[in-house]
Amino acid sequence: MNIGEAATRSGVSAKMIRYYESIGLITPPARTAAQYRVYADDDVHTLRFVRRSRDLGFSLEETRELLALWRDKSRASADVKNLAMAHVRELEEKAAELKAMADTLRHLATHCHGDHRPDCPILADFAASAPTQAKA
Amino acid sequence: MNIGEAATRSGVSAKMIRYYESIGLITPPARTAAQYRVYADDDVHTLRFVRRSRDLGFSLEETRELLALWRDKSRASADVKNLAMAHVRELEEKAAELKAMADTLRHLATHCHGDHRPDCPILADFAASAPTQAKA
DNA sequence: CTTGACCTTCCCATCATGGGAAGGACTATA
DNA sequence: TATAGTCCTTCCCATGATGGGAAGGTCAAG
Repeated sequence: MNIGEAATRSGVSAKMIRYYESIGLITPPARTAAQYRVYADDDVHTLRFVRRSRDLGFSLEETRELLALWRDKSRASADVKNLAMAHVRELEEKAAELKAMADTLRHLATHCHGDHRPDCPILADFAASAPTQAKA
Repeated sequence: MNIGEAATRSGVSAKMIRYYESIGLITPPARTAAQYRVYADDDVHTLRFVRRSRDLGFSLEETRELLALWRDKSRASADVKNLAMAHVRELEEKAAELKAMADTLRHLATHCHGDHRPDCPILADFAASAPTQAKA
């Protein structure tokens, strides 16, 4: 199949498929005489794997490791689990950070009239803020 | 004061201060005869404002709007509040997305032995995954 | 007058993705 | 068979926010 079909079937855009090939994440497929890339069902599987990994927030480098583990039939499941759990902690940390920002901002907004009057505690807070971490 | 001191006092790196100037987020400061940038206390305030805005997850474009509202003494507080609350919703959405990824992955990891054996439900899931949104 | 810490501009890299141009290949239909 | 339309190819550029670093000018203290 051509790259377009592989893209549709895997959920990875043709653009990204070429990119993944260029950085060595996936192996270059065969080519027709006219240089068209030719993919097999197995390639689509790999692309779906990558897609799934990306959807779960793994970077391309992490995805590369996961692919290696996937292909290594003798890997220890502990290796995978460790990688996964480290990632879970990162995700949860980032989620908590975003939540903290939202909470702070929501709190500030609580005290803002939100009407035609100009005074606004949100901007007041911004203006009064001290440097986060400087001038120790 | 020089850019270095402005950076220390505001918590914004000198690199970023120059960048913010180049994209018109902040106004170009005066220069000495030797082309050194010269900042006043007011500029440090503005930089802190930007820093605070960034720390709360606003993009530079959003920060630009906030700065405009800040400087516009006749703005309605409702305008600020709307912007802020829209941002709160975005932040919470992103946080929820990350949390969902973490939960999914944590769930998969639960079923992974995490020992020397090779079989791993995490990779199995990745491999089996259907295209997220293609081929409707 | 030298040393070292500052400043200047300019270019490059990141990460993952998309846009689009210029040109070649294939397919269906008139 | 000619033509149109859709696919494919490679190549370059852009994003957003930030940092790294080079090459060179400036300033203050010794």
